[in-house]
Amino acid sequence: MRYKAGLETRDKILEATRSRVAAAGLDGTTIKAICDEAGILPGSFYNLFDSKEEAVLAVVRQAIDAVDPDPDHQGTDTLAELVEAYIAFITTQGDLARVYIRLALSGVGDNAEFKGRVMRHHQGRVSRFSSAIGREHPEMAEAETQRRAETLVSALNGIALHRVMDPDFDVAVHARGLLTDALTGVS
Amino acid sequence: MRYKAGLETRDKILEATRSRVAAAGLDGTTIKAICDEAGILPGSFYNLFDSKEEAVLAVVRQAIDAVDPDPDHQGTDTLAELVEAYIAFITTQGDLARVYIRLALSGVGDNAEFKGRVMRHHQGRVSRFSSAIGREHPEMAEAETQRRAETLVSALNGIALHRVMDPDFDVAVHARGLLTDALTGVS
DNA sequence: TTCAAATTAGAGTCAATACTCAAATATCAG
DNA sequence: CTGATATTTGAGTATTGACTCTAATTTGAA
Repeated sequence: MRYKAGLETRDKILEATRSRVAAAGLDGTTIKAICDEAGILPGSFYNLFDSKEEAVLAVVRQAIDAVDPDPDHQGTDTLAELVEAYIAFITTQGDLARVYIRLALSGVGDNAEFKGRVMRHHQGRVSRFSSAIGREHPEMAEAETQRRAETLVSALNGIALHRVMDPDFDVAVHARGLLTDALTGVS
Repeated sequence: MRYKAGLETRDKILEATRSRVAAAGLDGTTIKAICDEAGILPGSFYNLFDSKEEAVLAVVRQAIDAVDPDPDHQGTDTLAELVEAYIAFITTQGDLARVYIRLALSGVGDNAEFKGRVMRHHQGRVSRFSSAIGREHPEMAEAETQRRAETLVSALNGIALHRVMDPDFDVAVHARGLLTDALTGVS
């Protein structure tokens, strides 16, 4: 293979970018930090990427893809499966989970760049959850499944956000609790 | 009053800082942006604050204080009241709500500066919620009220996070739903 | 082994950043 | 009105950021 070295360097860069974005955020990540962690120099970076943005975007795509596994099961998955998949993502994909949460927040302010992407992704997730609820509860109106899906997806993100700050936080227990308990107390 | 002008300038700076932090984040906020929005020059800024960090911290404190109103009601508030207070905060305090959510994420990475502060604040909120649940459900074990409070506070933050990105998101409906529905579908 | 293409090195550019400081101006007590 | 003090000005410093470019080095096909 002709371009092997270049591709290996590219992988090292992406790995370093993922780690830095997880730790410092989409904007807080610097070329120097990426290069230091990847063990290369800026010149090499710019042989393989046109800009910092390009590397960051690649990592953002990785994170988004990792959240929604098996898009082929789209029309058949159960709500419990979707929740378990999210639990697994958050607990086993440390850096990518951090990137994902960083991303969710990048849509907050001026950052129009990512905002559309984040919103589209969120819509997709909500409708997947909504379909699963509808399949399990055919008597429920669509507006109602939609509403519950929106609440659930947002709540799960809140749980992920907290876990990312506190590694001892038990994502599984809290996420599953959302499915079975109303939080006021009556089970 | 002798130092009136200075105090007014200080207020303008804090207002501008709040707006910028809400839009660009704790780190993304620049002195220039603050000064432009406040209609002053950097020299004036440094007459009233020792550093950018100091102004940002002042705003962060405002946000934290605004989330937990009436600390005197501490031992008597109901869960519904706490949730309604949070709904009101998110829906009526636009910029401060954005600052609050920004803050929640600043504890994620290297940023040890804010991490402790965020965690302490979160602990306080959870125990306030937990007490309210315990008061309304004396039969419930403390570990259980604690667990539910943790889930609820995290879930509410997730809802706030989404609302901050999408102004049409109906915080009230979704937050109240957490209290009454298990999200799997059975009401 | 050779040589052209692929890859890396590392110094250098330009803009933006946080922060400083001496001089100019506004304010107000006496 | 006057002078001391509070306040603002705006140009300046040192640092760090993303990104560029040319020369050196490595690689692999012939």
